[in-house]
Amino acid sequence: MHALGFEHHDHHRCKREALDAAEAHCARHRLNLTPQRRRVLEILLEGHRAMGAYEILDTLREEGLGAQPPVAYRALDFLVTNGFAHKIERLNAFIACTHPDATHTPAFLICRICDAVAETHAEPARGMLGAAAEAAGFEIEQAVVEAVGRCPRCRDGAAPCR
Amino acid sequence: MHALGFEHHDHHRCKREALDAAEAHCARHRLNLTPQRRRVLEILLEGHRAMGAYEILDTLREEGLGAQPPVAYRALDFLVTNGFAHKIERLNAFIACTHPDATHTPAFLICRICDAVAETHAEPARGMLGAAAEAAGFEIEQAVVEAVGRCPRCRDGAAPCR
DNA sequence: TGATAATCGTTATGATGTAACATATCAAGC
DNA sequence: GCTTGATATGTTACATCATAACGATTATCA
Repeated sequence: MHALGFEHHDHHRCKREALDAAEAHCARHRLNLTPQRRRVLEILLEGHRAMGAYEILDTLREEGLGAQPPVAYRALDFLVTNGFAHKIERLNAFIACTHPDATHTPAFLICRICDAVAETHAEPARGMLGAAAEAAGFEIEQAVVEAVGRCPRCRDGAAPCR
Repeated sequence: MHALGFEHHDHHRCKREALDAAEAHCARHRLNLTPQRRRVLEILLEGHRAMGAYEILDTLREEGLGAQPPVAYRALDFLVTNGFAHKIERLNAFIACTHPDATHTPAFLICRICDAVAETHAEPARGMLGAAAEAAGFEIEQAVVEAVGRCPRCRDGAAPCR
């Protein structure tokens, strides 16, 4: 598991790879990656951080791709449903998936100071939570795991990343 | 770890115990459990489920204890800060803590059908998430763990609990 | 070509949450 | 007592997040 996300890296390349992966996945699964949906994914990849739906909508509006909230929410719903993006519940915001290939239970590290978000991987359904769920007769279908704390930059006392 | 929360039990008793625990904790720590704050905790305990801030506010309003949103949000903030209640991010709702004694990282099992919520315990900071955070240089201060799925009743095909 | 489903455009509204400021309460020290 | 500072409350107004509903358009395919 790499792709932890706080370190600097080649944004252009990771955007390109994620888009390619999304296109391939959609082609394989007969999903319709419309210009609108594709553009929202690009916006998320370019932002490379958690973005609110209205922030995304602002960009769409500037580009004439839609002006009303449902436009953004529909595209985001498509992306989230198909694993190209995730919703960060804690921030009411969305972020592009950094490893859309794998079927995965994403987990997020959220900096409370600069709101930077890194995606990683967890298996909460194993371990204590899985045991507790089983004991309770609860069937886990999906899990939200979001850790809040301080990212490396903010721990160093450096100015927040953004 | 008991208190899984889907099974039926004596609401009156668990409400009483939680209130006693909250009062004792406040006395020990010089915290001011005002009538408003106490009443909001009671409402959560009586509801025994995740409740929205505005739903709680409705009750406060009926009782003449406050009519504006900040009244509910302030009381909830006090309860959450001091561990007497938790926010369920996934539902934008609040629930009374079922074991306020321990310093704990709560985890929740949320039924997607009937919205019943059970609180349990997890240590996500250990295991994969902790390892990933350490590798990234991220300091976890707090974690949100919310599993979505089907509770025992809804799995059985019974009518949803509520 | 016509039926059907998927997508998009738009209006309107609902749901959740907070900034800001005035007022009230209370305990500690003079 | 009185002042002072911290805490708590009351209220207005607004900010932010999200979706229902409905009509128009486009794609698919029998």
